[in-house]
Amino acid sequence: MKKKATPKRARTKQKRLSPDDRRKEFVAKATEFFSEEGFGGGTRDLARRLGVTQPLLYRYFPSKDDLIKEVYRTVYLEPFDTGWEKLLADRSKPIRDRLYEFYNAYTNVIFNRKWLRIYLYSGLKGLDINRWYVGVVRDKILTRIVRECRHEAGMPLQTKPTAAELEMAWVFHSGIFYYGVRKYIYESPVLESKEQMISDALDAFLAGFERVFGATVAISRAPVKVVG
Amino acid sequence: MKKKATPKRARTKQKRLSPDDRRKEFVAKATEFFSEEGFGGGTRDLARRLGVTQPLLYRYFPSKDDLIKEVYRTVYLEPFDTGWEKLLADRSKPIRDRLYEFYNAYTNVIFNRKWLRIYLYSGLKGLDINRWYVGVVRDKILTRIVRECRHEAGMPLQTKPTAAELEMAWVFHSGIFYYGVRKYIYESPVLESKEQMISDALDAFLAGFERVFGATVAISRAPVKVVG
DNA sequence: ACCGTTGTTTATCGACCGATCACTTATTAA
DNA sequence: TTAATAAGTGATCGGTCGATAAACAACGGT
Repeated sequence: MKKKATPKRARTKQKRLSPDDRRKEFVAKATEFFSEEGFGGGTRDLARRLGVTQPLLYRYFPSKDDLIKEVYRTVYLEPFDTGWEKLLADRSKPIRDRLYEFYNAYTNVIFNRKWLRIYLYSGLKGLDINRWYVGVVRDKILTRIVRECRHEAGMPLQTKPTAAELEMAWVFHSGIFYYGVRKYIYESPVLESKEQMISDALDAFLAGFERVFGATVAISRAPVKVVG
Repeated sequence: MKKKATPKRARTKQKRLSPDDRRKEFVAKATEFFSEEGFGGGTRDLARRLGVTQPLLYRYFPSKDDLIKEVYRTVYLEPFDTGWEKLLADRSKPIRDRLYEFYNAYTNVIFNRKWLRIYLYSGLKGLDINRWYVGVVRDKILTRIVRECRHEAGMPLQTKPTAAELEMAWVFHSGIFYYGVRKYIYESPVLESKEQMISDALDAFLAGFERVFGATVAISRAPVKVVG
């Protein structure tokens, strides 16, 4: 008892995409699908959402696993902006402004159902790509943040942050990160203003870093800037 | 081609447990199993780990889902210690000592592969029990912490914390929580001393709370608007 | 020693999954 | 127009899943 209401006519209306574009379209929709259903979601359901039949998937991807791998690749690699590193290192701006700007931009990218769910799924699976990403966050973001904090506090420059310093940056970073998880995964009520959350977390981090590691040096606090 | 090496002899050795104990044993092992495999893990694999055959599970549990529900129940309810609330409210001790003691005790309970994985899985599934738990953390722990911080800072007592105060407590709490995730789920290197991590996070939180919400700085605080 | 009760296994069912193949339809080039 | 090629579908396979039924084994009361 299948519905057959002029399927051919309907399909011929839409232009045929180039193989590469079609493939990308599949990956994009698959990302959305798996982020909601988990990677246990079936290929038939996925195909139905794509408006095609299930075997067609296997013309574009050798296996479901290969499709999933490509989903990971796009989710993890696509949004990462190398300009962020430069932003964090730009000492012409106050450190607080840099961190505030960075975390607003960063969370604008990762705070959505799709990204967070894919991230958490891959983390639970213990996939290499997740470990790689954690390493990137540590090396490209947190290490840089600690370095800037040390500089700000007039502490001697060290190429590598101490484990305790890095840990403090992790706790700070994770606190912000989990705001997104609470909002988009747990769908729990959160403070409406993400900007204020970041601002307050930043105040606590800078004050804490100074208190724990900086001893005597004071960090003059910049006013909260509400941007974009 | 099944292996049949004297299975009966091996089994008769062990004493038969009472039905209730056997059931509990199953739940305990199932918890371990699902925490590693995810809830997509098969009942046959689970049974193999229990050293029994798969249909036997259905004598103790009506369905796989019922078994899973009981796994959730034990994981979520078992470890929660109501004494923690009293500890947090005990104003004969300095607030920092209370928080330090609480978070050491709390993380001793939840920082293990089993608990964290079950928690994250249930969170991704959007299960009610997860939302319930998040609500408990908010109402029993964070609300109390904020109240104590307000008291400590000599601020007027309010029955309910503001959204911004609660959010700051959440960010602090989540930062500590994610230390466990990084260590036991991502298996990423972390600061060896959990105590130091808690201590430093605590310093940052208390300093930040005072700076952001304390009377003297509240005046100079930039107007971040909390909109609906 | 017997029997009923309970615990456990073997065998199997229907549903669903990922994947493959033969076939049909649409597009492009000559 | 037609032949070649690519895109897409229907049917189906082997495997695994959760769950059930019936047979079997172990224990306890009498």
